[in-house]
Amino acid sequence: MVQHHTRANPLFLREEELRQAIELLFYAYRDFTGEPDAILTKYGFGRAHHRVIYFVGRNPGITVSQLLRILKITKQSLSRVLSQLVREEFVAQRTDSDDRRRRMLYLMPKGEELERLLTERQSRRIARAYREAGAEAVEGFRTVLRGIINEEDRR
Amino acid sequence: MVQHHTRANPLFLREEELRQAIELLFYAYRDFTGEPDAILTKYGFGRAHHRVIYFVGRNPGITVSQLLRILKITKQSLSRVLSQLVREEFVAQRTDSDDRRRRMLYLMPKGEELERLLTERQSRRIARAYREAGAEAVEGFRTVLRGIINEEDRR
DNA sequence: CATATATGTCAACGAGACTGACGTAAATGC
DNA sequence: GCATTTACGTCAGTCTCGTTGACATATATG
Repeated sequence: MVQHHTRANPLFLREEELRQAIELLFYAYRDFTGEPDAILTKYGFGRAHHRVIYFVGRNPGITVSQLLRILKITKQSLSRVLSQLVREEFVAQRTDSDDRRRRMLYLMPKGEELERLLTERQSRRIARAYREAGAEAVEGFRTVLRGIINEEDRR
Repeated sequence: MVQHHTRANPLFLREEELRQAIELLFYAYRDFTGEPDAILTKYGFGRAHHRVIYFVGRNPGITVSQLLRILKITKQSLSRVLSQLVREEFVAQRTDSDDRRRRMLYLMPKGEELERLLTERQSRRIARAYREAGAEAVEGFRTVLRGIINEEDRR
């Protein structure tokens, strides 16, 4: 590997920099999910329920297979969580009239309320970080995060 | 979702912006952990093992309680994973001579090798994203991520 | 009409989180 | 010196949420 810089030990610096990124991601995600997790426990739900509620709220009418592609979990894993949310009236299913095999998903009032509660907490955390960091940093944050995502999912 | 004009409703823009951040974090973390997870499976390990190996490698001589504070899991959860790693000679324990209650943790050769393998993958992903985004964006990325972490852990 | 697609379900399994209780060894404070 | 605290480990039980593989049904499509 060709090294362009000629400082004392650029490889060390580079590795250190990358390790810091790894750790920042770990800590940030840990705390980012910590708050919602605590709320979900009171409802008898877990993080998987949160993800479903979030993405259904964000994409009303999303189908099961679209949701699977986002979450990258198996049909069976989703099924357990989703049918519980439907049974407890957080999520509604409606057959797509264009393709009657498809079930379109929507939040019901209880689901909307919980979604709001959870997203509020996470938004507050992000908003605080954005405010403190400034607009330019926010742009950098978004650019790097997008670069970390697999190319096929960056749309 | 239809995008309404935002001049009349700046709050909508703000919410949209924050939701994008929430989703970026979700996708980035999903893909960031996806690769290592696949490797770990071949060893019969999971993400929990990865975290232990990573932080022990990063902090040689770290004690069990320090590790618990980083991971924010219970002693029992760690115990299962850690004792497996010790049994299979990925991690070594040594009693601290200053305080003989403490067990200091170190990677053994097998652990170092696995750590290198996993960190390499994640580093490569980060490095690519950093390279594409540029130095300024990297600074913003780090600043915002630090802001997302609970204050007491930002050190 | 044959095949492919979208969804759901059953059964079994494993990882990894949790609580609560208990035990031991060692350090520390009064 | 003794009581308390700290560090660590473990037992037993529970729960979420991921996995695979097989199978069923309805619907769309070539």
